[in-house]
Amino acid sequence: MASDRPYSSIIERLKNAGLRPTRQRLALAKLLFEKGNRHLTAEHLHGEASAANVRISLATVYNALHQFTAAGLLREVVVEPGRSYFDTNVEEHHHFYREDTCGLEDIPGEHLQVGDLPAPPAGTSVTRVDVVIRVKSDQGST
Amino acid sequence: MASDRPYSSIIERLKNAGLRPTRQRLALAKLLFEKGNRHLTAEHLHGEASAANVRISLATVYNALHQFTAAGLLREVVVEPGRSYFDTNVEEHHHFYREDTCGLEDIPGEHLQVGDLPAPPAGTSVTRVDVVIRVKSDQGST
DNA sequence: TTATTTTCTAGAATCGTTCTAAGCTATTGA
DNA sequence: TCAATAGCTTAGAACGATTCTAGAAAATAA
Repeated sequence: MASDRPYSSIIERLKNAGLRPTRQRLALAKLLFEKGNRHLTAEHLHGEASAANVRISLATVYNALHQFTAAGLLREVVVEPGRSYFDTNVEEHHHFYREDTCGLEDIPGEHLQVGDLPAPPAGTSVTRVDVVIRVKSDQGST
Repeated sequence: MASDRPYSSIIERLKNAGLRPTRQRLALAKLLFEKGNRHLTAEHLHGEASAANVRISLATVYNALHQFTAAGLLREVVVEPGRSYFDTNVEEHHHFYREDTCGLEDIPGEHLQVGDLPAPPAGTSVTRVDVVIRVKSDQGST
């Protein structure tokens, strides 16, 4: 059985981020954070909400995703023009991107080290280093 | 004075790529490849063409950019949702991306090595590894 | 409760990009 | 040279993802 306060930690996370724990944000947070690491687009999450009988407008999904991202609860990943993915894993890590299926996967953090980082342009400092390993299915796939 | 055959090498490049050297494609290739390494969006290139008194439709700019990319003359770089950059440098290299000005810069190839590449998901093989170092201007900038 | 502020919503608007159908243009081969 | 033909360009419509708008609803504060 689940705890009798299944939302309490999510409510805390939202409050700490300065966001009111509204019905919509709770529902989205639940979908996002209670299933392990996920990589979702806004449309996709909106679809999941509908499937879970949570009526919510697409605009609200976009708002929530950006607010969660600003609060550090999500991370936005850009791998394709015209579509944003939101990653529930905010630890330092990188991605595989399957060009044929448009699927994103985390690369475990221990792997992949980026060395010999050059100095950033004068007057700037690094905010993040993104590595995307693009892959495609092998030819003779069944 | 310029050579008396200023287009000949560009014409060859287009022909080798199976593209007719039309007026529009020549003009775009000239803008793209005769100014060192560049990172341009379609809109930006269209603007440059207009500024150079080359009348060309935006659709043609998009077509040409994609054809050049398919031919290996350009490389597409995705760093921001909703906008594609095309890079005239097709050698293996990576990028700085200035989040505040939306500017893209090459990182010289000798720098930055990615080590300990994990094996790609079963049934797939790597097509490319993209590294983007995101930077922002320092606070007290004048 | 009531007042205040924030949030949500549907739908319109916007953005970059792609599509369409028609008219041009480069190339080919008589 | 001259059509014939295949490929290219075009303006404008269409598109998909995202953002905006203005008013209604809900959360918090007093």
